[in-house]
Parts: sequence; structure tokens; C-alpha cells
Amino acid sequence: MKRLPPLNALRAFEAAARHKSFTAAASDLFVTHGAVSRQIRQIEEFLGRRLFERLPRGVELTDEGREYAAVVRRAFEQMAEASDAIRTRADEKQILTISTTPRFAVGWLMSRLHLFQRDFPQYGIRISSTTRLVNFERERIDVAIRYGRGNWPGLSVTRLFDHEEVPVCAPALLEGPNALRSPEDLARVRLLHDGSYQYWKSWLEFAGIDNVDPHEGWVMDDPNVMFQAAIQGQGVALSNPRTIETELRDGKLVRPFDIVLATDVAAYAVCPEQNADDPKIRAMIEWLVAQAEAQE
Amino acid sequence: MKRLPPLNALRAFEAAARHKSFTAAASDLFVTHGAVSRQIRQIEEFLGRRLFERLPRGVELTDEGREYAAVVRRAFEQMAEASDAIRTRADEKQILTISTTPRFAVGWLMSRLHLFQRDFPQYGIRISSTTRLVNFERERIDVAIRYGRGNWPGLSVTRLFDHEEVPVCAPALLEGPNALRSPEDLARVRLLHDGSYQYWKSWLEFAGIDNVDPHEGWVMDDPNVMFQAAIQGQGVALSNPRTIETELRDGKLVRPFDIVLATDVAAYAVCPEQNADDPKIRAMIEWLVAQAEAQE
DNA sequence: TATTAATGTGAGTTTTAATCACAGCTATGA
DNA sequence: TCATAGCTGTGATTAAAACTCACATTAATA
Repeated sequence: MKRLPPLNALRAFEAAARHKSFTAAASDLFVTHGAVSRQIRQIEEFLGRRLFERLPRGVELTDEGREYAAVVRRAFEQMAEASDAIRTRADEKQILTISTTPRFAVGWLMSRLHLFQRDFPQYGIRISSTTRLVNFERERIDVAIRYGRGNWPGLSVTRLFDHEEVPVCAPALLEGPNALRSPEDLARVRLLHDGSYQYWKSWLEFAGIDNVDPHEGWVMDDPNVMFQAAIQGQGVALSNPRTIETELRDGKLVRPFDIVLATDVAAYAVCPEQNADDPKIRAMIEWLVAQAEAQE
Repeated sequence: MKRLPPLNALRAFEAAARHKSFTAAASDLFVTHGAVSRQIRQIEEFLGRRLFERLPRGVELTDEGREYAAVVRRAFEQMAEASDAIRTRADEKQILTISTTPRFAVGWLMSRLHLFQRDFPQYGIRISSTTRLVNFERERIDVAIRYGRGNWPGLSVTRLFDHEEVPVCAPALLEGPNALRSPEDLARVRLLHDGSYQYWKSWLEFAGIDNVDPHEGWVMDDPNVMFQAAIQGQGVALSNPRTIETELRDGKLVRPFDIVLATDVAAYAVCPEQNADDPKIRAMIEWLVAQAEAQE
């Protein structure tokens, strides 16, 4: 076979030809314009011909460049199409089953999962949300995301992020004559509890507040219900800020004070040790870690 | 455009599919089998499918892999063909003119130049061999290779290798009753001089030989003629072993003793300073340096 | 049973590519 | 007409990717 030009540079050339601009191609490829400029030069040196005319504002393809770009684009399209055909082949599509808590599913996973699907169209996704500990084999779970201390024998354990607790409430509670200003003001509002009084008790101790009764308020067994109550202004809930990211960003919930209780539990991605090398499981766990890191 | 797999890995896949072997593909691509193994895995993880069946002796394409390989190969062929068409386009082909001494041309450059041409088919090559110092502009020289001390003002100078001198002769001179055994035996054979007695004089001084008259022997003004004389067994010549590589390898000439005289001159690639950035000149000089280094 | 001819892989190194920050160019518009 | 905005080019540095090495593993072959 005849010698091929540097392939990554060729892809940069294709993008530049499509945009008629190095800068636009660069942002298309998520690199800087300098990287594209170097790669185009590589191709031009390889071919011994200019492919672009350099103009003061942008670039323009030479005749040769235009012809070449057409061939290159067609070749890339064929490759992309063939790759895509394999990746999205519906028959015998592999299903990746994720088990997690309902809150984590709604508050963290859902808003990100389309990104995984975009990068890995070859896998079907199934989400099984339960607070129970799962039997991987019987329930056909590939990856579970669980809070704990990471000591699960027989399982491959990957830490995602620490679990911290911070009070959150509807923004309306920060306004008016009874507005929450300091932690002591919690005595005047309803506490929302997730299953047990324990969490608020620990937080109040940590914050050094003694005028607030941790047994006051409502207890709900479904955290999603609890957060809906908080959004409606029914009281103040405790939450890991990471799992209510969207609510915080949209302003549905706010953090009245920045006293963050660190805990000794963390979110972990786990799977049976013997499956840790399965490509789809590895892909998912690596992706979860990357997402958790990106969130910081 | 749909997402493309890692392109260099794709090339490795193509080679592996062609050879039906990772090891063979590796040597084809001048890398180790480990590199190919990783790249194939990359592609397989990207696609979410095995492309090869792993057998104990070698690998075999899966049905999917076979289909995919066909598409990929065709796409690469299109790119290679289009690239080649531009690179070898005869009209307006750029000519690269190299000026060097006749000896260097015959003894070093000639045997390597096809490698340059293979990598850079887009340039036509012209060789101008003369011992004169050249006028780059008037004689349209792009790159000159010259011996000296590297102090040529106005020129961009790149050192290639040191010039050393060592005696060489036909292997026949090492046999029979009058065989050359030690440097002192040079008194019994003819010395072959390249233009001046100076070189032998320096070498004999360096070697500490005082029974040999450096003014003995034949003086030839063309080193190629001198080496022909040496090959025919007419005497012993002094030479830089680098420029008679092929004669040494073929056994036409041998080094009777390993006393190497280092000199203060070296071989340099030079070009006018203002042309040092010309792609074809840069390509040639970088290639000359790489060849000189490879020879060591 | 030892050998051979392959692929797979963890750790470390080398090579390659990308970034950053600044330079240079010129059409545009104040 | 002169500063500005919008590009591309590049030297030095940093970051990432690829490769190598050495060893492991496997099963056909001698």
C-alpha cells in the first residue's frame, strides 16, 4: 500500500476544509487553533503542496486542496458509517444494567447518561433503582452505585466521590420577615428527614447548634418525595449537593448556609470482581469516574 | 459527521487484517506486537465487538471484522491514492538540487537517495557533483554537502559526521608472502594519494611510523579513480570509512589496521540562510542527518 | 515434556501532540 | 488614517498518547 499521510492531521484537514477556517475547525475538534495550524502544515509538507491559501481573515482551499478534501471526506465517511453500523447494530445489542438508588438516578445519573450513550451507542442501557442491596447475578446487574465505606468483599470497588451533607431549601425561605439567616433560625422552620433523624442530628451537632430539636419535622422514606417537599418550600432538607446539581443550578433549591458535614461514606461504583474486565463494565465505570471528576 | 474510531489504531487493524497476524502487522508498521495488540483492543472497545478470534497460533477475523476490514482498507486506499496523486504530480514538480563531491555522491549519497525519494516522491532530484565551492544562486543549488570546519558565514550549517581517515586496500594485499601485517609493512606497498601527499603524511605521523616515505606512490586528482586503483590492488589509499561503506561491506576493500586518524574537519550540509525554512530543503537536511546518525 | 510461535499486559520511557502566550497580517469601521 | 478585530503562525513548555520491555499465558508441535 502507498504511504499514508499522518491520519490525525488528515482529520484536522478535513475539518478545516469543511469550515474554511482553522479556528472553527479547532473548536470543532476541541483543540486550539495552534494545533490545527501545525497539523495542516504537516499534511502540506507531506504532500509538498499548499492546500490552503492563507488570507488575512481565514483561509481558502486551493484547487488541489478542494479535490483532496473531497476524497478525504468520502473516505472518512465510509469509515464512520461502517463503524457506526457495527456500534449501533440492534440485534444482539449488549445491555448494560446499572443499579442505583432512586435519588442518585434522578439527581445525578439521568442528566449525564445521554453523554455515555453518545460515546457508546453500542450498548443498551437499563436502570434498576432500588435502595436494597442487590444480588448482581440474580438481578443481572452489571454495575451498581452505592453509598458506603467501600468494604464489600468479592466486589471490585471504585470510589466516585465523598458524601457530604449540607442544608437546602426553596429560595422563598430566604425572604420575608421569617427569613433563614443563620443556622439558629432552623428552629423556626420545618426539618425534612430522609428516612431517619440521624442525619440532621449529626449535622446540628457538627454545626454546634443546640436550640434546634433534631426530632422536629417530617420524615419521608423516599428522598425524591423529600426533595419535592423542599422545592415546594415545606422545609429544609439535608442533601449531598452533588445529587441535586440541577435543582441548585435552576434555582429551585438554594443552600442557606455553607456548613458542610463531611461523612465517612462515599459513593462507589461496584461490580463483581470477575466481571471487572468486561469492556462495557469497564467503559461505564471509567465514564462514571470521569463524570465525578468533571463535576468538581 | 459520525464519530470516528482512533485512526492510528485503525491503520494497525488494517495491517493486522491483511496479515492475519499481529506480529506480522507489527513488523510491517515497525512497532512491537504489543503496540498492535493494544491498538486492536482500542478498536474493539470502541466498536463494542470482537474483530478477531484469538487462536493459539495467530488470530482470525470474525465475520464482522472481515466486512469492516474491507471498508477500512478501501477508505485507506482512496486516501493513499489521492495523496500519491498529489505527491507524484509531474507537472510543476519541485526540483531539489544537491551539490556534493563526486566521491561523496558515489560512496554515500547514491546508495541512500532512493530512500529519500520513497518518502518524498513529490520532489525531483538533481545531483551536481564538483569539488569546487559552489555559488548557490547562480548554479541553483538547494543543498550542498561539503567538508570543512563549519564556519561559512551567511550559510545555514548542519553537521553530518566527523571526517576520519583510515588505510584501505584490496583484500589480496593481506595475503601471500608480502602480506600487510603491521603499519611498518606500508614501506613495501604503493601509497595512493588523493590530490596531495598531506593526508598520508598526517596519518603516518599520527601512527608513529617513520620507515615509510609519505611522498612515495601515486597521486590522483579524482578520488573515484583512486579507489578504483585500490580495489584493483594497486596500493593502499586513505579514506573516511563512511564513504566507502559499500566497498567495505562487499569485501572489495578492507581495513588492514584499525588506526583511525581523527581530523578537525567534518561533513556538513549547508544552504543559504534565507532558504533554511524551505520545506524541501528542510526535509533533505533532516533526512541527511537521520541517515548519518543511522550509519553509526 | 520441552519447545516454539503466537497474543496479552503492567510498568516505565519515549515520542508526539497540544497548549499558552505572543507575533504578524490586513480588512473593517470609527 | 489609524486603531481594532479577527485570523493564522510559532517558540517554548506542558500534557497526553503511544511504544517498548520483560514477562505471562496458551496450545500446537517436535
